[in-house]
Amino acid sequence: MTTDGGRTSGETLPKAYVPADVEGSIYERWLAADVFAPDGAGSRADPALPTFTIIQPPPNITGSLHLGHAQRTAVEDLLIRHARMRGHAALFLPGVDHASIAAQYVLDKLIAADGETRESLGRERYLERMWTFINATREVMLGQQRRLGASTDWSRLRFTMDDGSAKAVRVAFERLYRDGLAYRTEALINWCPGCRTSVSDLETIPTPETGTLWTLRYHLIDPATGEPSHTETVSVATTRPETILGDTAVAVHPDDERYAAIVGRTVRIPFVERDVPIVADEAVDRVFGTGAVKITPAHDQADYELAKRHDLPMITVLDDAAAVNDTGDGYIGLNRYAARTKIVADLDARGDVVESRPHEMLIGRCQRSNDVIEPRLKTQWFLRTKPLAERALAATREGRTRIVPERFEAVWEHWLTNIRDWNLSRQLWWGHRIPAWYCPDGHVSVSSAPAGPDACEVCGRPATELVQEADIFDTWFSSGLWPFSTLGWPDDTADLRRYYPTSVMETGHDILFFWVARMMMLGLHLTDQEPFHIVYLSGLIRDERGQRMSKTKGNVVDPLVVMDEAGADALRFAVIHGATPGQDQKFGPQKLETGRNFANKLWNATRFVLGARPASIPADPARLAPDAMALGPVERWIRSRTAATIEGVDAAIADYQLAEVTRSLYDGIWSEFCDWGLELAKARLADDALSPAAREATWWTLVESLDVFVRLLHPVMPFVTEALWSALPRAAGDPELVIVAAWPAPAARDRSAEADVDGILDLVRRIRNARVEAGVPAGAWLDGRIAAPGDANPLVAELLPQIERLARVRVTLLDAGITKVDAPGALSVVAGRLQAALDPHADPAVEARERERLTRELEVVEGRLGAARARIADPAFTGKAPAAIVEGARRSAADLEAQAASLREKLGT
RNA sequence: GGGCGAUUGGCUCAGUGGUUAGAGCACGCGGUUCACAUCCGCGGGGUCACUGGUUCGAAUCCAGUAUCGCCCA
Repeated sequence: MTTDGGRTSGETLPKAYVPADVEGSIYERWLAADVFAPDGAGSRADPALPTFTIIQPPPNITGSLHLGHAQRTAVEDLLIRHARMRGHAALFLPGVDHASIAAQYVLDKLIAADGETRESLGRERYLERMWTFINATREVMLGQQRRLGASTDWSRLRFTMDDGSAKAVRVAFERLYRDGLAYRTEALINWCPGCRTSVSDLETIPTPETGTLWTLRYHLIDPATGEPSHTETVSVATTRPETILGDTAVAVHPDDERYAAIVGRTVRIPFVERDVPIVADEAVDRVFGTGAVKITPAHDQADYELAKRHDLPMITVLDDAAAVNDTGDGYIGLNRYAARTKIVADLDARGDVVESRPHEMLIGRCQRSNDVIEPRLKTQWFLRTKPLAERALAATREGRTRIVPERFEAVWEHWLTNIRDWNLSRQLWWGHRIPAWYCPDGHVSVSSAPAGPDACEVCGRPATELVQEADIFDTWFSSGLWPFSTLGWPDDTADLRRYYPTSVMETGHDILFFWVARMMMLGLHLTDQEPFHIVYLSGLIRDERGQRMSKTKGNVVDPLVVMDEAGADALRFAVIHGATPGQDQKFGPQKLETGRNFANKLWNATRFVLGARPASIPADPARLAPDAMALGPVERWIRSRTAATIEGVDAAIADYQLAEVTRSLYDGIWSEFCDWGLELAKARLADDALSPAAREATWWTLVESLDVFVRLLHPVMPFVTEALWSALPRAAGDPELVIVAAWPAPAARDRSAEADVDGILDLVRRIRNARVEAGVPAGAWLDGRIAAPGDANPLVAELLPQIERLARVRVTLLDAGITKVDAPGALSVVAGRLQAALDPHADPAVEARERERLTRELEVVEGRLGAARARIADPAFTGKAPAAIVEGARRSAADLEAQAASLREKLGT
């Protein structure tokens, strides 16, 4: 391979595109040219245009990237490369998320192999281990991004645990605290006994399971004796008998006549021997179980709400491991399930188990560890979300931020309208420690200063007497600041002013609430601006059978393996091709082939064109536009169809219909340019009778279209297009790298050339079809005649070499005054005004099959003709349909009539 | 319980009122034409889930039903 300033001479392009041979070096060239950073040395951004920013959703530090990441990165990179080529300063800012709970989950398993635990190591050594661990996984992930061709600005790479992010977290929290939005209180939270931390509502997954519904008998207190009655009882239904230890009431519906008489009396809770009231509350479901329920406010959300209404005590009976604590004499230390078994047995021994039966219910499980979530009371930091949510809602309602696809706005509305306060506290070590300090008198001091407060903000005690909150923030809190913390907020940096608010936030629809909503709420409050203008929601990638990919199912596809097999471009093409916004897509190995073949197709088309350079053009020519004077119908058709492809791609991108982008390119490049354009051009390039100027114009037309295709396809398939760009002649002013080349400008269509050549192509298709149907050997050249009346005649005359080559015929063009060809025993083809008769060389079998073919065709045409006639004869249609449609229908009927007549004539009927 | 989505050829999916519903893969037949067999040509295959409605005209709009999936409670 010869090179000249990074360029490859065309004639030496290898016969097939081999991604592995070019991908690595191309990425190195981009890096060396410093073209990823919008302000890099190689940037060609127009300072007059608005900036275009995508902050990459930071992948979880613990994982290697899966196909979902690959798909999202491909979408983001497509948008960024497109904006960059259009001259915008395009910032694609990469990042990595520390993922507190997930990282601890993974590291705990790792250290368990060494016989260690979080506690045995202690906070400090544990965090050292974590840094070692994540520094390694981070490199793996970033390498995967490079393999994909992500044009991220590595100079701005951020990590959610770096100093800038830490500062943003502290300042944000202090602001929210001072504004009265962050507050600390004891409340019922979701506790994961496995992870030993609280988790948010969103991380608690309702899971359908079959449990047991027990009916238990509680004894009413006899007012006379103050002791439990043997005869007066109330039966309560419960799925969690072990929480009896924390019961503080029995509740019934106020209108339930069965229990009206006992409301206000008390029952004795077994084992703990506590007397509790029977209360009436509308929240009780009369048809559930017996209609009476036990109330355990410290371990059930509904009971908690009810208890608050009735001012009932709340007794916590389970500890951090969800084992019975010291309030449960006789059961201390038993875990939830052992306690349940024993309590049921003990109640049964007393004769107080009335019934037990299977029961379908929803159990909250930890998104991370799958442990059953235990609701319990904890003092935590919360964020008041109502006022924040209102601003977020206004942003979408008033159109300052648009969600794509639009239908997710309804989901967004619903969630934000019914939002609950956000529990920010996590009892974990890996993350941002909450910057709150407590003094011995219980005063709270919040400080964003790195060293904390100088003194208690209430009583002035010195800092040495203050103790910092041990808990850390929910990881999503730092993620929620990501669109601006990455750009330097809270400092008023040049980047923040230039690149914020960001343009598009691309992410999976599964984290619309987790992440997008929180960024919007925090962004609006802290920066007074919507953090992004467009939210583009990708669907999830599923396996071939439509199942969600997960490590436990073992159906995860490794993007690196895929790229080794088919190349990064093929993977990108495949995932973009299936990317309908918000719609999940199935992914199987066969989907890669389309992209792989497509890259090879464009490669070979370029290889052909470069090799077909007319001798009159020098080997390494300065790029010229085709000479307008020398353009024939073929060139004009190619140029117009290329313009149509530009239109299609532009419209699709503007509408975020990214799959449509790949379809437009695939059709434009393969089905039109390669299948027809190149084939039409071949006859001209090989035609010695043609003037050198005409042949040069043909060649430059092909080069021009390839140049456009390479640019248009670049955002989807950056590697193969960059490789081909090196091989193609470049115009003066074009950069050495297509990544910074200008996006193709819209070009004028040439409708008359399109119509002219399309008519010729129709004739060719029909001849090919007739040949095969009549059983003409594929390689045979047929002689024949073509009738092309009127002004169609010169066109056919000009394109006769193309017709002959593509249809494999040798034909005589009849005089312009002749409208039809007589064809006894010949293959007859009608394509609009054009007719052809081809001599089957007296093969009787061919003649017989031709009669059959014409008969079948006549049937079809007559069927359509009947429908068309009925249509235009219907006064309802002609009276009410638009004139253009009626006119079209009339023309169509006339055409069919002519066709039918022609066919009948040929058949002699 | 509420909401959303999907339902189009064997498979995966396009197609948001206008002649005859498209593509890729798969399938069948043919092909050593000097870019590409990762290819080329031709073909078979769909009452567009169902029912009703609106309309001159419905895969497309409306109402309902069914199946599958997702989200929320």
